[in-house]
Amino acid sequence: MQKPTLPKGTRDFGPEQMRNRLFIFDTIRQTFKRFGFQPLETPSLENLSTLTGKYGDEGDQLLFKILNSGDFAADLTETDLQAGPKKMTPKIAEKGLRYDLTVPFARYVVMNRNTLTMPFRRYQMQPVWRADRPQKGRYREFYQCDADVVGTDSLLCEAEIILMIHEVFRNLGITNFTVKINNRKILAGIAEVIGVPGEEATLSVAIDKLDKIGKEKVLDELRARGFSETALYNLAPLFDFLNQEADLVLDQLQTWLSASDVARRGLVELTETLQLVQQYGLADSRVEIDPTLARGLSYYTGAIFEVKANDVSIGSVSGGGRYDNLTGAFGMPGLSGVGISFGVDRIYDVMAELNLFPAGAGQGTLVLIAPFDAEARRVSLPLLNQLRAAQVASELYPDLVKVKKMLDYANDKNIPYVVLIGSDEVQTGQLTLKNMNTGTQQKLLAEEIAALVKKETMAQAID
RNA sequence: GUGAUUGUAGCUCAGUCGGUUAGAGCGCCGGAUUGUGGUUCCGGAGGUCGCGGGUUCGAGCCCCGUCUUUCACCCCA
Repeated sequence: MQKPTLPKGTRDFGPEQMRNRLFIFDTIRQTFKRFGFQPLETPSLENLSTLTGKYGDEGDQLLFKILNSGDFAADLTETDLQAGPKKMTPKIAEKGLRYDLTVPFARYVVMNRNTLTMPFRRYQMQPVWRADRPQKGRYREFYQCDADVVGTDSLLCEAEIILMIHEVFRNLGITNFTVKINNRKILAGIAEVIGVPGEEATLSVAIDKLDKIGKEKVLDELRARGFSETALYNLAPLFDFLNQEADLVLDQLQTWLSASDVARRGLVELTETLQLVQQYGLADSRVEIDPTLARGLSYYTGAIFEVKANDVSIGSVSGGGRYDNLTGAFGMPGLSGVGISFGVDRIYDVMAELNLFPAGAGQGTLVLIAPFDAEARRVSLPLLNQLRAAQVASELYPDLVKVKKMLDYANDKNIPYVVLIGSDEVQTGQLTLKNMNTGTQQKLLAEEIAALVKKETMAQAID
């Protein structure tokens, strides 16, 4: 008999963890609903053809593939074996686990294009899988919470994303965060202006690492990727924008990139988005324009977002952007969408590190009924019914054991109230309600217990 | 995929130079206490030293392989 283990990069979530995770899920869902998004779920499995080619070569490698059922190798020939994994994989694996929620969403939109009311707003909270090596804040199975709008170019959607981010993190109790925003068109413009038009993807991967490896290493990398010294010289203004006021950054970008049409369009979008946010009336905005923000996913075409929690060294906790042609890959061009994704697992890590989980999050059982003998149990069952009918989470200790054992159980489970029922209580009908925090006890009729417990816990919640 | 790192009781960790029967704290179970928890005291159970091979008279300790943990790179939530 071997000891059971978990696959690399996966985790169990016990009751305590789940309480906190559900707090995060509930908070995000609340905001999504308040902003008018509708729920959607898609299968964990997708056809591999749906997934491949959407995330770049790196992404394809990180896809979990599912071996075909039955004799998957039956049709393989010697030449297939020698052709290498890239050619062979499609022949033995037709399905894979979803890598994110955006591509399945695009697939769904295309398949249901005739019935969806556009613009379509959906939210989706499900696990995704990536076959990379686990490390801090990185798992092979993790949850994303996405909200996307497709079927409109309106920058109001970008503005709403910024608003949702603020609402979610504040409701979670994470107050020190930064919403970084940039626009792919600005990056394209930079590439134009420094003399490497069309190379913004290469440029992006390098400058995205700026805060991690520093200016010199970024320039080294670009050099290694074939950028000329002139181009690097022209790039110099980029490094002067850090941590400046939004208006100032916009002004400077306008001057620097005035020669580029596409950059001008990006700047107009960015300016308008921020105006909308302001008109809505967002208090104490945490938005920061970061012209070095790039983000890897190749399908972004307009705005890009990233959220960082500031007192912790965990990667971004949320990210998103606009994609103009995601559904094009599925034969439906010209549909624009924009979305945001919250990483629950990283948010959990941040909140755990900063001790931000509210103590009362997901209180379990409120009342434990502890009968001393079989007779007492007969009194217990109707009481249990009454408590539950009054919405008081309660349980009855199932075995007849020592009182000590039942009280220990209540302690371990943090149950704040225990109803003790012995022969005295059965005779008089006056049951003993024990408050486990204070240790005090009082005699009450069964009918009075639910009301009192509710009253006391309400008062506590207000404190 | 590349480079490091970790693994001993349920948990956190000791374990000397390779040498007798592998230890501690916490937790768990029982008792002191047959109607009252968190404290205290007493007792007890619990080990394939990740797994497989090798070196040796002898391996938790050395060597090889493998899995796992953590971290960095690539990339990303």
